[in-house]
Amino acid sequence: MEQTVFRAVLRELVHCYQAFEARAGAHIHRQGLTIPQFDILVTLGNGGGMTPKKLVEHTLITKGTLTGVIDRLLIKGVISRTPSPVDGRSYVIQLTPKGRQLFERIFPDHLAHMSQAFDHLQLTDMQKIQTGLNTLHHALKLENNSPHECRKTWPVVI
Amino acid sequence: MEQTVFRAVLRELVHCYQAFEARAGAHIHRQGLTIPQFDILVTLGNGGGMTPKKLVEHTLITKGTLTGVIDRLLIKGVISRTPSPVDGRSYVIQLTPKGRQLFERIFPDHLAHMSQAFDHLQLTDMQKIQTGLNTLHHALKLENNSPHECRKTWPVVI
DNA sequence: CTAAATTAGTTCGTATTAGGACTAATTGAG
DNA sequence: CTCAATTAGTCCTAATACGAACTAATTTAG
Repeated sequence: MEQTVFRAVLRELVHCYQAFEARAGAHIHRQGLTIPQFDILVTLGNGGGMTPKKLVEHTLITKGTLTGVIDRLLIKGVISRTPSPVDGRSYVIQLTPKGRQLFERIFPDHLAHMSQAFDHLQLTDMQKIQTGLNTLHHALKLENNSPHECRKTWPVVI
Repeated sequence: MEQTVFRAVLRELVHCYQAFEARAGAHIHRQGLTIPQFDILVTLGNGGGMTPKKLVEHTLITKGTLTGVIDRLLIKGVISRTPSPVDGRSYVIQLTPKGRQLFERIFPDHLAHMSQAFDHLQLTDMQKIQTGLNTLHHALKLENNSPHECRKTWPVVI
């Protein structure tokens, strides 16, 4: 395979991702949240209360990091953490009323902010892009030989 | 614009990027380097000696972070840092012989490792993907209204 | 030329990241 | 039931990440 082509593809991929992060991050930071904090807020807002384990499965955050993110969201008063009634090792993380209010205020805003980027794109173009990304994703995906555990699901940031 | 479509595109984008990072990172970590350290090594290997300012322009690393990355590469003995002959505020960062040897050993390996992912893709598919990514990149790119300064160039990681 | 503005790098504070060690609770095998 | 293996969360370390404050050197305005 020609090196030039696949390197160009990967560079474009990185470019795209950075543009996405910059755009999403700009809006999220304006709300006084970090991206991981927003990720948790949105996951809880759309999915209801859940354990840290579920949060790890549904977001981009590893369990070691999650503890700290949860701590800071607790301080902000937007989530609560209560012992699980069914598992003595675990907890249930939920939005507080303040957290739900925050979620309901900023999530629609966030979608609107992000959708602006696509205003002048045709639907068919986007479907082509999606197909291409899917192909690329499967090509890049590490097979079972990976020593690390893989991300299970997609981030709810968007 | 339909929310479903653009959200699906963005999710795929994130997926792709993570798969890329996992694949590249797996190889890089096996060489005992972190991704930013590898980024610097490759930038210097392909571009010759340069100032920290140039390194920031050519990589994904911000200047505050760069100091630490350079420190750790100095400890590893793969780069040198000498005062700039033309600007008393600045330095020239260069690969040491050991660093160049490391670069020449792992960079071709890295390209080979990454190119495996594309082995079963057609050239035309990749060109379509590249075009799609370029469109997406331009759509997502923040305009001049961004308060933060934007990334100037692409990472040399690949 | 001299004061002001700019620039290059460093340092600092807060947050995140991965991974691994650790604790406590739960589950499974016999 | 009882001990071993698993599992859920926490804590720890090293390395980033970003932005802001800071120092020193350079450039620019007047």
